Amino acid sequence: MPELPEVETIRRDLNKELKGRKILKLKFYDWAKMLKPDPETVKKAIEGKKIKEFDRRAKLLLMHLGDHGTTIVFHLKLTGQLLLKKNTDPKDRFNHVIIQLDNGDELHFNDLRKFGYIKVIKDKEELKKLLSDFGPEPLTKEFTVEVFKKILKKTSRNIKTVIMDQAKISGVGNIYADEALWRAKIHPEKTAEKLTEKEIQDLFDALLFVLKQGIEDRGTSVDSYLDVYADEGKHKKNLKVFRLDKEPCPRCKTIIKKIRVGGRGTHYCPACQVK
DNA sequence: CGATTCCCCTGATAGC
DNA sequence: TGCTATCAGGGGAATC
Repeated sequence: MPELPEVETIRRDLNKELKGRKILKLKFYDWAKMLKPDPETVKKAIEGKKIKEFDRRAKLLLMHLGDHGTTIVFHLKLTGQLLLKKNTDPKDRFNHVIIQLDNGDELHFNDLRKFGYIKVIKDKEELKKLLSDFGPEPLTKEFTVEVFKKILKKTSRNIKTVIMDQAKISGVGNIYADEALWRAKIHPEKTAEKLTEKEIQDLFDALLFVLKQGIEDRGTSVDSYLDVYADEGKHKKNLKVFRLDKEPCPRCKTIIKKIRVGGRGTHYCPACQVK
């Protein structure tokens, strides 16, 4: 499932590959619902336009167009893929949208479960409003341990739900939340406001560590994540608990447990991670 | 405000 | 073999 490190990997590669290219045509096949507000608006907004730059906010990939203000937002949700292809390549089984570029390259949006979407943001004002709903970006200087502490101190929700709440912190999903909590030795159901000073600092450090390592590894390929070259990310080998229930904890050898927290499958070590 | 549930989807897996 | 039930999950909406 594409989270901050996966979307960031895609953003960097697309900037390298497609910046400055002109979009010729958008083709869609079997799933008009993924084009918002509707397919005609998306076609009209992007056909004939130049790609200015790819940006990222939380798990959103933003494609700024060179026409003073239009931005196309991509959300990959659970199983979305953005793949770079040639116009001679066949489309994949779960392909729904193809964006054709002026050099024969194509950007294919595939999505097995059809939760992902492509959305037109018509101007800077609308973009600003959309982005204002998100909490701080964890890998920027605005995200300090003091900022993190303030977020945690005013909620009685469990810590895992809080760090996955996009309105509180941007970009952390199920994989990196479980991994950061394991690294910081904090139980996922611990009440956020009850974290000690040390736990706050440890979790802050752990979040930055796992997100940075995730980017260095070009993402985690569980489920169907692939980068734009259709290659798997290498972070799976660095996972300590995620989807490793019934395996021994890499730190203490206790068997990893799986529970549900906030409706999400949650993996943790019952010995290392205490409430 | 928070907690819970439903919904959107479909491949994989388990049980019969 | 093939059917059916269950599960996975980001995030938005509805309800209490």
